[in-house]
This record gives sequence, structure tokens and C-alpha cells, in this order.
Amino acid sequence: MLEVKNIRANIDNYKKRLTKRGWGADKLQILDEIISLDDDRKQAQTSNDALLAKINEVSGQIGQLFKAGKREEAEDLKSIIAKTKEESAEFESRLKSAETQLTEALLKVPNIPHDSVPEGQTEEDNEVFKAWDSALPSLENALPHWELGEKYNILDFKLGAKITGAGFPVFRGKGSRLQRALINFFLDEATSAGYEEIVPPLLVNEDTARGTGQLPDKEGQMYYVEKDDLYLLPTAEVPVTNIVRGDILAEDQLPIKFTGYTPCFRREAGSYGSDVKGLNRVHQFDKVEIIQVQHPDKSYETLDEMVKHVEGLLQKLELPYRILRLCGGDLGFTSALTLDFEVYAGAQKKWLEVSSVSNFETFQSNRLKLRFKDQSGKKFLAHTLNGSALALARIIAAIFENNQTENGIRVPEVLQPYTGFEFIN
RNA sequence: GGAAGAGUGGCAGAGCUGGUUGAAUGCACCGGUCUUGAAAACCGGCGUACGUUUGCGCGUACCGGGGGUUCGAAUCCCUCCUCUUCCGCCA
Repeated sequence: MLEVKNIRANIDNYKKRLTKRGWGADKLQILDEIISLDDDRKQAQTSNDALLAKINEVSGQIGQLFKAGKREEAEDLKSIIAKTKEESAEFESRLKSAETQLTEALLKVPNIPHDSVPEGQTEEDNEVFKAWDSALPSLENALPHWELGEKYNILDFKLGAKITGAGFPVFRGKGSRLQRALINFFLDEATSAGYEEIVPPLLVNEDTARGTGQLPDKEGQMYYVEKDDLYLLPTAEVPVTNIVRGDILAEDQLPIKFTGYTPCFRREAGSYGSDVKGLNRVHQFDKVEIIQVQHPDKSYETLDEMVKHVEGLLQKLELPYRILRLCGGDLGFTSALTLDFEVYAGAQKKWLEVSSVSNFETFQSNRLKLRFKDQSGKKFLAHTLNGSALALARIIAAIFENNQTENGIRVPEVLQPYTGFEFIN
């Protein structure tokens, strides 16, 4: 959520940058409405506060009169309060209405794209930030990962459908072991890069889902447990970022670095087409997330650092990858700048998104009320960033497809200490 | 799931027979005096949000969340949440 004071101070600039998201004049006028609602809000509060002050003052007088035994005089003053309360009620309802409308309007405005965000409407317009220069794997008679899963009995979609439904794959045997190896490898890499490991709850309440921006408008993407009013998490970002919700940190506590492994649950309502095949798009997958809370002056350096981290993982896994800078039209609602990582799956001959690293600047922290205090005691909203490091399902798809040999699927060397075997066969 | 008790400022802990109590006191923290330096001692400061003001400041709200009673509530009532203890159940 944007801050009204920033909208006021930068309205022309914000409008200009929001056009990158494809916003036209009709949508942009909401910024003017926000300022006007904020004016209403202030006016109502100023009037109401004055009336409340009067009530407080007269109440004090009544108290004094009662003490002095002047009951009748006290009774007389009560009528003043009754009258003032009536006046106050009107301003109070105006105030509440302005606040409600203001919040509703603010919730509709996405984050302001960073200057480096390319123009464009669809994923076609994403900028290739770093391309893969070497030759892509080109295998004779290569099998897609879902066939390899069946061939080696390590990944079973039909079984998942039987137990739960479509989009809930079952790993077994060496497939399970590879999965566990990847999780451990990713967590080890993150913790040695200074991230504190977190095991969060997998169900979150409404306040938490609101804090990172999943609510109010993405409830359709989350599984919801009605009886307990809880949501199954779509990413570890949600519970882990909320660790610091409402905090006022000391400046020297920054940056805060968290990592966490969790399964992720996504309804993926409305998805269709060939890209949902196999592990390409599933309702439950495992992911290791990295999260940082950083000083606004350093958050873009931090973004680079996180990009390097993710890049390092892909290099160690020997996977061909490329990095995209998302264009305005493809940029997530809460993000100011996002870099997507894609790995090449050699049998499908497709690029699969395996990580998304974003700087939210103060968009999340404003909702989270996450601030830090500088040496003079002034408070500022912190910047939040996160990235997948990495999302497992598609990584496994790529490893299966790219590493298939006559002897089976070759386990990347870096994972072999974790798996205890070199081939899946 | 049942029963009882409790939720106050960074922490501890008063207030809870309603009336300058945003809240005593102690610790922690920050500044100062003292000291060669430090400690101790002493003095001062020390919550959050919104509004208002050039500024000093002033106003309003907040004592787990929400609602109510009252001229006036941290203090009374209702409700929800959380925690503790005991019982039950259980990985």
C-alpha cells in the first residue's frame, strides 16, 4: 500500500510511472481521489477532535462540581455534553466514511514501478536481463519429466490424483530423496549466506495474509479453511515476512535475513493450457524462500545480492538459466522491481520459471507497519525483499529432463552428498 | 474439549470501591554532573498513531481486539482472541 503523503508529494511522477502498468487517465484519477479523501479525513478529524476536547473539558468540570457538592450545577452541564455529542457523531461518521473509502482506494493502487522496469504489457515484453550464451542441451529422444517419473517410478501424478486430486504429485523412492536433497542444499546455501532459518506455520490468519498483500484481492488463489478462518500459505513469504509485522527496529538490526522451507499451496484457479502439464504447474510444491528487511538506501544493493545468490544456486546445479526483468504489465501488484529466473527444460524445450526476486520497497512494510528508527529517533518504513531460492518442482523437472542418460538420471554433483547416489535408475 | 486464573509502556510491576492516570515505582536505555578512565551516586529525558502549528507546543485516540453503560472507564458490563494452571484426549 502506498503512503498518501508520498502520493501527494510525487503525484505527477507516480502517474507517469503507473502508466508502465498500462494505467490510463481513467484509472490514474484514483490518485486525485485519494488526496481528496485524505483532505476530507483531515477536516473531519480536526472538527471532531475539537468537539471531543470540549466534552473532555466539561466532564472535568462536572467532576469538580460533584466533588464540591454542587450537584445541580453539574446536572446543568450534562446538556452541553449531550448536544456536543450529537455534533461529534456527525463528524465521526464522516471521518469513518472517509477513512474507509481512503483505504479502499489505496488498496486498489499497485506499487510504483522502479525506473528500470521496462515498458510493456505482457510477458512477451519482459527484458532478458541475462541470457544463456552457451548451447542449450539438445538430447536425442529426450523424455519429458513426467515420462521419466513414470519410467523410474519416482514421480506419480495418477497416485496424487487418487489421494487428493489433479496437481498434487507424489514423489517416491529416489525422487523423494532428490527432493529432500534439494531442500537441504538450498537451506544450507542460504544459512551460510547469513540467513536465519525459520520453520513457520503453514496456515496463516487474515491479518498475516493482509500484511504481505495476499488479501484482500488474491483470496481466490489461496486455499481457505473456513471452520478456523485460516489460509494455507501460497509461499513462505507470507508467514516469514510477518515475523516482523508491527515492529520498530533499530537501524543497526538491518538487514534482517530469513530463509524458510515450506510446501506452498496454490489453487491456480483459471490456469489452463499446455503449461500445466507435469510439474510445470501444480497445487502443492516445495520451496525455499529468502527474505530480507533492509534500509531504503541499500535495498537495491540487496536485490543484487539476492539475484547473485539465486544465480549461484543455478550454476551449482549446472542448469541453463536466464534472468528476465519483468515489464510493467507483468509486474506483480506489490512489487517495484522483479527479476524472474527461468531454467531450460531440455525435453519440453521450454523455459520454466523457478524463482522470482522482488523489491517491494515500502509497499509491504506500510501494510505491515514495519519500521526502523534511526539514531535521532526518527522512524521510517523499511524495505522488504524476497526471492525463491528455489522453487523445487520445476527444478526437479529440469534436472530430470536435462540430465537423462542411458544409465538413468544423473544427479548434479553438488547434490550427491545429499542424495547418496549418483544416478536415478 | 471441560474448569479456573490472567492479559497495563522495552522488561518487571502498581492502579482496577470510575473523575488532571498516558498511566506510580524499579530495571533497561539516552543525555549530563562527578571521575585520569570506568563503575557507583546524583540530575534530566525516555510509548504509538492521527490532527494542528513556521517553530516551542497543543489537541484527539490507544492500558489484548471489538462493542456497551456513564457527564466521565485502564478501572463496571458483554463478546472475541491469547496466555498460564488443572482435567480429558493425543502425534
